[in-house]
Amino acid sequence: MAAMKKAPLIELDRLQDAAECLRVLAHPHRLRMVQMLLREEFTVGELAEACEIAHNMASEHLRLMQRCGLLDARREGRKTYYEIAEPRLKSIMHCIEQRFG
Amino acid sequence: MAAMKKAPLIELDRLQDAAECLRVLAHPHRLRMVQMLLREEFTVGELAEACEIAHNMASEHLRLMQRCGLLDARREGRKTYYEIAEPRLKSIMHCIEQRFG
DNA sequence: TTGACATATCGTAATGTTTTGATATATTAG
DNA sequence: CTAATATATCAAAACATTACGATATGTCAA
Repeated sequence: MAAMKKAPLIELDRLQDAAECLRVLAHPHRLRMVQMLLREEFTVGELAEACEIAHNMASEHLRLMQRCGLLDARREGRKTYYEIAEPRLKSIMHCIEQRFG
Repeated sequence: MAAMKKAPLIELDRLQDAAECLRVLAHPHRLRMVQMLLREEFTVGELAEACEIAHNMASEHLRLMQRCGLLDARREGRKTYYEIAEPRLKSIMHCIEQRFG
């Protein structure tokens, strides 16, 4: 225990970015979507129905998550499949599942 | 790989609670405070100065985090020391440090 | 007791987010 | 082509959060 390693504090700029990501995640329907997408990919309509919300709302939630790099979209015919883009979502969701699941 | 274990989806009620916690965490000054408090406990004034914000603002941020169980407060004379109450904050912060640090 | 200090609380202005309904685009079927 | 489907976008209403300044409470020192 000679040298206790401590990472330096993250700069405020980075914490600002982190806060934006967390705010995007901090919505029950978006959390549900992420939870589903960590298992397999889904279309907007499938996610909307799972959350019992209007399709345009689902689309907006998904766009929000896509814009900040949490999700990726892939078009196939007239459907759009969304999938996880940020690999660390898995471990964050794991923490949340441990606390709230 | 005979049996692929998958935890069931968390109920929406719980996701609502999780979202509230995440929203409370999702602020740069609050993230800075949590990061500091994961190292040792601090007073309101110390945290305010580290974040370069007014003391009453620091007090409000801290109260918010206390209300949702993330922090505990301990009064000593005219100072109030805050400390981490939710042990899982450490691993969530670890994820954030990995992504943004 | 008085004055100074540390923290907490409150009203309100400023700002940001969420939802809704309407409309737009893009794709496929017939 | 037209109609139907899937998704996306937009403006505005409804709602929530944040910051600020003023004030209140509790503690200590002299």
